[in-house]
Amino acid sequence: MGKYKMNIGRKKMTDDLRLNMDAYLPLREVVFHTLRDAILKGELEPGERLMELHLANQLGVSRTPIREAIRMLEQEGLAITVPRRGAQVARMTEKDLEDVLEIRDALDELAVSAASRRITEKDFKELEEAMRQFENAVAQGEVRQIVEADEAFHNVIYRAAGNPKLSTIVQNLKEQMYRYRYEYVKDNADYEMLIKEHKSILEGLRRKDTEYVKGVMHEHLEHQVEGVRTVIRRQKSMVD
Amino acid sequence: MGKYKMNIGRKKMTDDLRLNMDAYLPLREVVFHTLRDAILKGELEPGERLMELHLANQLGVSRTPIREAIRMLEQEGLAITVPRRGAQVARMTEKDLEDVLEIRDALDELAVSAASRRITEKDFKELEEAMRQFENAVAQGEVRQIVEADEAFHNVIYRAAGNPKLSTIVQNLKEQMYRYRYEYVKDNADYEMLIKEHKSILEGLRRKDTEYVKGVMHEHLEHQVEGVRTVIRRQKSMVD
DNA sequence: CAATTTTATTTTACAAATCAAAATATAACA
DNA sequence: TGTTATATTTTGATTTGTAAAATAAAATTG
Repeated sequence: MGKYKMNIGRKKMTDDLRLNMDAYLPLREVVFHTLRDAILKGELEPGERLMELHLANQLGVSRTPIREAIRMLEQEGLAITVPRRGAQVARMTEKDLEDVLEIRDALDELAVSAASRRITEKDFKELEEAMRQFENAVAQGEVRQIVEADEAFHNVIYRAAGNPKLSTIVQNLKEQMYRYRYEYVKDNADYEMLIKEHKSILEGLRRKDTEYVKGVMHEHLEHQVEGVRTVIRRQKSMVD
Repeated sequence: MGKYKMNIGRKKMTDDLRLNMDAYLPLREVVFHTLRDAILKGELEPGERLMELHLANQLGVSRTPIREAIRMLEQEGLAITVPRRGAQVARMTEKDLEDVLEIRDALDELAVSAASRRITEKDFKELEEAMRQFENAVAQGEVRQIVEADEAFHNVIYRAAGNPKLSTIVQNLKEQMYRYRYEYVKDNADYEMLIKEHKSILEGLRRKDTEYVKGVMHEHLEHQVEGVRTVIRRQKSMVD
C-alpha cells in the first residue's frame, strides 16, 4: 500500500522568511520562533513541506539549527515528519479540532475555578485593559489586533490561575488552531457577542461566581468551534 | 548576579546506556526513547548533566542525533537546557508537582466523562485484565509490574475517551512525575486501597455513574500526590 | 594562606563537507 | 499509454573544524 503517496504537500514555499536576530538566543531558538510564527500566521500553510536545505538557504543558516528547530516544532504538534520524507506543516482535521477543544474546555474550567480563587485586583485591571483593547480593535476593524487582544484577555485568566504548566499547555493547544482562528475572526466572528461574553466573564469573576463563568466560557469556546469548523471545511473542500 | 552558579548538577553520569536498535527508526528517535526511559526509570537522576560528547560515545552515535533528541526531551519538559551550558535532567519541585496534578485532575474528569459515554465492552475486558495483572503483581510484590499494571489500567480509560491528544498530554504529565511515582509505589503505597479504588472505578463506569467515578478518581490521584510529595521532600532534604 | 587573576580545558553552538539510502521526478522504452 | 530504468533531490547521519562561553586549574598577589 503506497500510503505515502497521498497527502504529501507540494505547495509553494514562502520566499520571504527573515530571522529576527536582535535577541541573543541560540540560533535554533530563533529559527524555531521564526518558523512557528510563520506557521501560526499562515505564511507557511498546512501541508507545506519544510525542507532543510531550502530553509537553511532562506534564513542564511546551516542545516543544523534548522533540524533542531524542526524537532521542536514536531514536539509542539505544529509539524509532522515522516522518516526519509521530511517535515511538513501539520494539518488539522475536524476531529483534531474537536479533540483540542474538548481538552481546552476542561482546562478552561480548571483555569476559571483556580483563577476565581486566586485572582488579584491587578489582574482585574489587566482584564479591563485587555477588554478596552479588544473593543478598540473591533472599532477599527483590525483583525490582527482583535485576535491579539482576545489572546491577552484570556492569558490574564490563565496567568491568574497561578499554574504555569496550565498556561503552557493551553498555549500549545491554542497554537494548533491559531491559523484557523485567525480566518474565523476575520470572516465569521460576531464581535458584539464576543464583547458581551468578555464582559460577562469579567463580571462573573468579580462576583466569584465560578459556575456562571464556566458556563459563559464554555459558550465562548463553543462559538469558536463553529467558526473554526467552517474554516476547516472550506480549506478541505479547496484541496479536494 | 551569577545566577548560573547555582543548581548546576555535577553528579555522576550513568555508565550503562544501551540503544535498542531493532526497530527501524531514525536514530534520533531511538536516542530520544533511550534517554527518556533512562530518565523515567531514574537511571539518569534529576539534575544530572546530559553531555553531548559523553552520550554520543556511550551510545556509539555522533552528536547530531544526541542533540536532536535533547531538543525533544526539552520540549517534553524532561530536560532543561541553559544556553552554552547544555542540558540536564529536569528537577521537579513540590509546586511543579501540585501544578501537574491539578491539571491531571481536570483531565481525568474529562477522560472519565468522555469514557463513560464511549466505553465499549472490549474496553471493559481490558480493564478487568489490567486489574488482574495489578493484583497479581501486588501478590508477588513486583514493583515494576505494579506500576506498569496501574499504568495500563488508566491508559485503557484514557483510550476509551477517544481523544488521542488527551492521551498524549496526560502521558506527558505522567512522565514528569514517573520517577517519583515509582519510589512512592515502592515505599509508601497502600496496595489494598489502590485495588479497591480500581474496582470502584470499573464498577462506576459500568453503572455509567460519571460523578461517582470522578470522585473515586480524584481520591485515587490525591493519594498519589501525598506519596509523591513525600518522595520529593526526601530527595530535597538529601540535596541540602 | 586566602583571594583574586590568569591560563588552560571542556563543552556547546554552528557550519560545512561528505556519503548512503530513500523518495521523487524525468527519460527511455516496449 | 503504461511501465521500467535512470537521474536528481532530500533526508539521515557522520566527521571535522571553529568560535565562544563556561568550568577547572594554576599562578600571582596582598
